[in-house]
Amino acid sequence: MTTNTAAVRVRFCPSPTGTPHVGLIRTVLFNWAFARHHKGKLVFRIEDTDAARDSEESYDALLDALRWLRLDWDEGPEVGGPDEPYRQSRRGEIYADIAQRLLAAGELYESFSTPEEVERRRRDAGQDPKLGYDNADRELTEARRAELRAEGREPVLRLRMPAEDITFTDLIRGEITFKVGSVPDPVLMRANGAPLYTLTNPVDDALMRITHVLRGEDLLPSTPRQIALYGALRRIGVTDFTPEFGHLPLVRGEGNKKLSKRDPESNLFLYRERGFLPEGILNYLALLGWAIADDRDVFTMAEMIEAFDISKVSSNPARFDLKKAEALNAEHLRALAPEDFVTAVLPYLAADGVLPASPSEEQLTALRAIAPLVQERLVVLSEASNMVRFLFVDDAEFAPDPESAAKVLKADAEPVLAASVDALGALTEWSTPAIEQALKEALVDGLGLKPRKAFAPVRVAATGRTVSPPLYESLELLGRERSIGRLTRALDSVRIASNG
RNA sequence: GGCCCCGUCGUCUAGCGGCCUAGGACGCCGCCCUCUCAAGGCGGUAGCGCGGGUUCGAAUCCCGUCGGGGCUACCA
Repeated sequence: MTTNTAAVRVRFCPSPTGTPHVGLIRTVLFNWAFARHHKGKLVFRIEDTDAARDSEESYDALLDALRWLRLDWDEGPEVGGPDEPYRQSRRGEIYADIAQRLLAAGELYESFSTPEEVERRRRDAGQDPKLGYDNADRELTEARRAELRAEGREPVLRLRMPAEDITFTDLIRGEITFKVGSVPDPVLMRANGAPLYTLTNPVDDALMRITHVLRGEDLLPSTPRQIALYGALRRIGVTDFTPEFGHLPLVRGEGNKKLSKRDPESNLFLYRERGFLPEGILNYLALLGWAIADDRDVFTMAEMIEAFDISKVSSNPARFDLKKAEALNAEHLRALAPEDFVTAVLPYLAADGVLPASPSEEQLTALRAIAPLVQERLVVLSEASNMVRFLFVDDAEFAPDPESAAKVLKADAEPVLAASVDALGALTEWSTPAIEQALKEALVDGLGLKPRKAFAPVRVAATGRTVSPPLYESLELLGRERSIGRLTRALDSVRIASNG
């Protein structure tokens, strides 16, 4: 492909409506990877021209999301740049000026038809109203326009679409042609002077010298009018080139429909709350339409930047698969250096009240000790709490999970717990190997129990759950006093239960 | 309805005329390892929508067909 990547400038231009959507994030990710791969610039622009739908909270959420994911931008909010401001709500004069110049040049024209009138005309002509505007006001004379104004009507500004097919080469899909007449003249500015997306988006892309427009496939039908506007902007000297376009495949949800904002699984922050790592969710999102190699799908962002090739992006829509996303996250979790894992898991433990937000040195030491034991057992960080809680909870408050207790702390657990207390109490050295040896001798050899059967009551008595980090290590970390104390209490309760 | 996009295992994909009796990953199912759960190892399950062409040869190219999807606002 004849893609010019000499000085790449791409942009990410969301409108701040609602919570960041995973499809939106996939779009930034690809733009970011493309910019970084080509050593170009990523411009971040906020398209908040719809006061009715945009909100400051959504704007904050967008920044929060990008910062969390460490997807950095070169120009835009908070970092500035040569084309400030980067929020369209503050660029009104720019759009007004360019609209006037386009109007003066005859690229735009005043249109007085109301939507109702357009629909009426299409019906009267026996046509489907879905066909949209009929270009009826294109050749209005000055006299006629004056008449309409005299009636108190205010015109919107429409773009005169060219009288020829519009063909472009999509970076992902190849050549695409829209036939003449298939796209009605779009409204660019409301009667009250409010600029619409149809105007602001291409104008800013032109002003910001965007070279490649990478966006969702849902915007493909708006490309012809975009290209037509570019033609007009070139004629009036606003820019001297039209960017290349690449339309990313849609991200679907359950069923075959586009993942909608209303769909809870589209909410990026849901994944953060559940304990996805930025690198985990990004790695997964990258796989929605792109592959780094035919035999590998776990990679870092640095590796993605190195390998990213827009022409290799798939044109098929992709379904969001939570299972695979989790599997990838687990891979990244395991790949974390021990200290990084501790840092990553701490906020989740704090949120669950397992540890204070600023743990004591003693608590941190314990956490560092048990962290490697749980790290490879997690899919998401939020699962850590249930695995390590036993180590941090006060003994006075410790109580085995009722369900687990009901399963294994029954009458037949009495001899097991009794033998365990004796064996562990006799230990002179409190270490994992010593604990293992003592318990095996007492329970497997001594009581003739199957290992599986033998250790379950000890596990529940000490850690509170049937699923826990490795037992001997857990006991070592818990310490002699607390371990034997918990086993003794479990033993007592089993005796009470069986005697009562 | 109109315009446009898409069609390889359940899912994401590799494949860009012979390397394909179609490769990988997730999932699922076995087995091994094993103190639970994971991880790990081994094995298995499952796919080129259909019909025509082009060609010595088609998952790969062309046409048609069927199916799915997106858009169709004075939202973005």
